[in-house]
Amino acid sequence: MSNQGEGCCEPLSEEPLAKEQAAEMATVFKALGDPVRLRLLSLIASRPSGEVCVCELTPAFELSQPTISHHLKLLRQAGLVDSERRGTWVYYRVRPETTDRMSALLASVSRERTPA
Amino acid sequence: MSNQGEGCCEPLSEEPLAKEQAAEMATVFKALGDPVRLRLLSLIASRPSGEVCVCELTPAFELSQPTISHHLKLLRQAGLVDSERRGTWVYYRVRPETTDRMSALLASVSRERTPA
DNA sequence: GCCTTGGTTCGACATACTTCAATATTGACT
DNA sequence: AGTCAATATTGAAGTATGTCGAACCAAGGC
Repeated sequence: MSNQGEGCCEPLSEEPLAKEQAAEMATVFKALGDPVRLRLLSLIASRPSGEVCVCELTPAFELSQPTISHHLKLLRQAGLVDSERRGTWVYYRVRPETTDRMSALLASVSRERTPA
Repeated sequence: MSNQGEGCCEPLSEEPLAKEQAAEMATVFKALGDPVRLRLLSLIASRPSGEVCVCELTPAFELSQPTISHHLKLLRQAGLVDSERRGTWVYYRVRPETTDRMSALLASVSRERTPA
């Protein structure tokens, strides 16, 4: 288990995805695997400014503030978003590298089965 | 839960992803959010024939057969794979429509943040 | 009909996840 | 310093998830 990080161009289908890589990817997908977090990501991504204040995110759900904060933390730990504090407020933005990587992985699975 | 197949072109970023749609997508991502299932999907996708017998999948992991069966069931329920019995054996194959849809969703998130 | 082999389903248990109320932290403003 | 507003962290409760062994179906070969 040492040289599987190269797989940027043949991420999945070439060779069947090493154990380590799978674990790493699975963490990101797990972060996406919750309706609240998906909607949070969606809300953040849909802003033309590219960033959203937590104070706008929290009232968009019928959940407590700590719960939203927790979900944002998971999204951050998965590398899907980034946060920055400006004054009293904290702003979140999407990290396209990560969503891109996941998108490419899934695309490679599809491509393998849709050659025609 | 009847007409959600339309969202092929503005899946996420346009409007912030309705609650129902989010729940549905989250189910699929949740299925992808486990290392074993990701590797199973990868193994299935990587076969040139397009399908793999369970009897080949099971020994690829250090897990019991019921466990693999359970993971395959989740992948099936998420719409990521399909199964077919031929004689004694059961064969699994990828459903590219689903992986495509998920890939497009993530791509739309990236695109929104990588306009340049 | 009766085994044997390949897979799925069931029941149980340990771990992890979602959520909340309560508390802590951070920064701004007096 | 003292207070207030915005987030984050902690601790706890209920639920879901991953895993296994045992029991159960399906198809072939005797």
